[in-house]
Amino acid sequence: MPDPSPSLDPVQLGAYFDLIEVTSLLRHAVEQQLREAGDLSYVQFQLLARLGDSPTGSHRMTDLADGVVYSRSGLTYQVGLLEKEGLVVRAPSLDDERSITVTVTDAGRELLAKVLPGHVEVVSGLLFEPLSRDDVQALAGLLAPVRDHMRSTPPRSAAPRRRKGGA
Amino acid sequence: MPDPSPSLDPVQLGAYFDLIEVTSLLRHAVEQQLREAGDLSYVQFQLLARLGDSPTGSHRMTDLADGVVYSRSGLTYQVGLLEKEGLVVRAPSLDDERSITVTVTDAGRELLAKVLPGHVEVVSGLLFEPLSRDDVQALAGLLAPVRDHMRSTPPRSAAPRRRKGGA
DNA sequence: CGTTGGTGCTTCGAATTCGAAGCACATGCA
DNA sequence: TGCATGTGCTTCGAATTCGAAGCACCAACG
Repeated sequence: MPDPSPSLDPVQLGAYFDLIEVTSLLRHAVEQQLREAGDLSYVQFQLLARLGDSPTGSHRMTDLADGVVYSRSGLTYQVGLLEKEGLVVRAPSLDDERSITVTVTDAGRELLAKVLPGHVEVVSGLLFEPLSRDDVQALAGLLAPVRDHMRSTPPRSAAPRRRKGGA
Repeated sequence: MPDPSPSLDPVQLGAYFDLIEVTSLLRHAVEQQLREAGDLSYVQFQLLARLGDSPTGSHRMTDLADGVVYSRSGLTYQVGLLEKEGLVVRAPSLDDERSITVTVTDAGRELLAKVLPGHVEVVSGLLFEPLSRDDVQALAGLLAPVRDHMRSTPPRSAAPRRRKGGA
């Protein structure tokens, strides 16, 4: 325990609060746009976007859940909705009989294409409006390492397998 | 329509995605810590923190909802829970008979003090670990204008009062 | 003063969310 | 091969969330 830091700098605090506030506001705005434009929730949009981005147009359930930081059961529910709308298809994976492969349909791609322009417009207008090109570059440069760090850091209770004297 | 921007730069896209991803992961981790440390949800923690920060220890319901970007009805529910736990108190406002003033109790402050160290630790370890002092400064400098811009921008459907020839 | 429109909060119903438990398949080892 | 453990997904119940509708109070105007 090298760093007992009892509190955060005012600067750190500000950055942290602004981070939370900015994403909350952005998410709220985007959510509204997506609802109006294509009757999609933000999660659903993220799922379609990820699938659309994939070379094969598909992903495993678990990878999707991990990717969008969502619970497994929640993902089952959301994919169920998307499938009912004909936007994705579920099929058992070839190599692993347990896992399910989700794939975007043409309808899914169409809807994605339909809502994307508005989505981009909202993000541009809210997030990028007050930032110069260099600012955006700097922001990206700051966030990427943080993202990598978070992804590589185990969730604090990684292996509490409750051995007798377990840490 | 000065800017038909059909898409976002790769750099913009990266910044946007990382922003969403980073806050999702951070929120998730923090939520878990708060649940363990004091059986609080993130919203509840935010509410207590805001009240604790206020010189008077109180805020109006509407201001709280606005502050944490939450629905009014959701706030009613959450404040109800907090009140049931004795962490806050509700009282009618003096000047405006309609509005309710929410105030932290001593128990609320205690609980806040109890969970804060762990909270700070999680945020430090996940968000600030890979950032230098200058990085944090830069991040804060980038996010503050964005926050101000978002707060000052009307929600896209500000006054669609549906006049005859409305926009 | 009475009426009209606006603001602040709560109640209500419907949709979403999560974790725990359950089931099916996969993998490692005797 | 046969068993123990782990992984992937779904079902289930409980808690949370939101928007619409409702109620009470305030402010502006005749």
